[in-house]
Amino acid sequence: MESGCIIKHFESYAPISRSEAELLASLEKNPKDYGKNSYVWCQGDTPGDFYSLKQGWAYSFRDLEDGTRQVLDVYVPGNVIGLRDYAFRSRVSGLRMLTDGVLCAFPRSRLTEVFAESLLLCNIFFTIGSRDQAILIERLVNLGRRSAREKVAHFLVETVYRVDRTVTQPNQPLHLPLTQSLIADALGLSAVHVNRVFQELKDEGLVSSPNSGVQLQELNRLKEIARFDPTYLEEDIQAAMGEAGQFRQL
Amino acid sequence: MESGCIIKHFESYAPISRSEAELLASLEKNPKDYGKNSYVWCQGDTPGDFYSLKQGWAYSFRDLEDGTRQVLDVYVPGNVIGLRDYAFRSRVSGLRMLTDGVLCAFPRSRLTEVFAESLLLCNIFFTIGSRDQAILIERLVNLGRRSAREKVAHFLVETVYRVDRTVTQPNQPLHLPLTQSLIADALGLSAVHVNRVFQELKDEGLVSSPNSGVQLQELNRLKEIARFDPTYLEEDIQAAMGEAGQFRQL
DNA sequence: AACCGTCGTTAACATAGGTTAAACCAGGAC
DNA sequence: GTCCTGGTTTAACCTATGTTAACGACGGTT
Repeated sequence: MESGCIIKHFESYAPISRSEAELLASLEKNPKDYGKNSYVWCQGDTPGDFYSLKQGWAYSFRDLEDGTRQVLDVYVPGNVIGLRDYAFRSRVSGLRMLTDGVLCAFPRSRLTEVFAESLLLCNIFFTIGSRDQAILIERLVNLGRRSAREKVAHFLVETVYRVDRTVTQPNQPLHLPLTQSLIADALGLSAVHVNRVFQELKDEGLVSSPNSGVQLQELNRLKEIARFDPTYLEEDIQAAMGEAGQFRQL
Repeated sequence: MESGCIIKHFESYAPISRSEAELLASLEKNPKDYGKNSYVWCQGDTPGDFYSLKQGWAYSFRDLEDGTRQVLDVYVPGNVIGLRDYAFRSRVSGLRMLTDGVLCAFPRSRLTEVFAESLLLCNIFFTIGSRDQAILIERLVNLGRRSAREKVAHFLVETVYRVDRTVTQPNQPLHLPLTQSLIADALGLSAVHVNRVFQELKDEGLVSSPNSGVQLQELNRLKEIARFDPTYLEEDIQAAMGEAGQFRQL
């Protein structure tokens, strides 16, 4: 039995005991394939399950009355999705696949059980919620106070950081499966203006777009443009639990 | 001993047992006065405490490199503030008083203890995090996809809802202690453009501004302009816990 | 090969909202 | 009373970004 995607993700926060690993494993019994562009759920649906994203990319969004939409967040493998709806009777945002992928569903009701059985896991879920908020806040700053060029650069750099927290080779080309119109919908811009920005960035050799998606060529330059400060992605469960997290056993 | 502000707030989610009330009471031993415009903490500070807002209004914000700032959220009495920094080694946003007020601080380290001792309180804290996210998302939609007029209307209506979840007399004038430049900083607009919008709204008799702050005259009309849908503020812990929350005892 | 849909590209034109700056007003400090 | 400060108001002007529309390139389907 290979270790599942939640477990791997959670281990990046703190060492997981065997019993806790079993508890987590019970949360991801149902890996399921989803095709590119398929909807996992829609806003307004009754939120029965949370998901962890095992493979592929997804994004959450809100459709507006006037036909436009706001992309709220992009998810990469390992992310836990849907905690946001924890306390709501209907989903506040939709979820759609950006690429083909695999999701593991687990019922919301299980979460309370998990809280009861493991203080560490409870803290990790809380940490994830805290991180999600930090990302939303940064997106808010991006939307409210930066120019289109900065917005695009910031969004791209953030996404790279989220794919791989330890960006080892900073100037190696990195591929992201994002379309320009997705980026536009995420940043509150029009697709054509995003394209204008992309032309600029291409001329400067900072990005390229092969057959599909975006290729980042000069991460460091993009960081400068975005004035990117990764603090908001550097969550750390020990900051919350103190050393307790290390010694505690179930 | 009067019952504290956290307890009152938490009781709006679920019935609280005596022992849980005592636990909560131990979290708010330190009411402290803060003057209007004083800083409670700054971004980058080490986050030692959470706060509950007992009296007065506050707001969280991020200062940008170029001197501008983004207001992230406005807090009204009863709100729990700072959970966002739960897992971070430095605060991701600053907190400043909008009016004179009283805050109760409790140390972050206590939260893990609370989780351990009461599943219900753990769930309530999780619910609060979930609600905070829903609010941020709505603000994101607001910033990304609505016109200035809609933004302002939406922000005002949301704020009214947060002051009093049961807006009983929909067309009774309601006073909010917000300045136009705060609203501008919250919505990613310039202060002068917010003023332009206010002139319009005043001409239409929807708002007025007495000596200070904003007075809402026609909440229903404002809701229409904003296409306001309060679903995102209607969190409900029983949706999360099922009926368990009602029967459980410590 | 021909077709189709999605995405990217470009250009011409329109406008919402930014910027600057100056005047104004009310309340607090002295 | 006078000064000061923070907030509001107004006007003139400017630009970043939206809109519309048309075309091209590519990958998948028949």
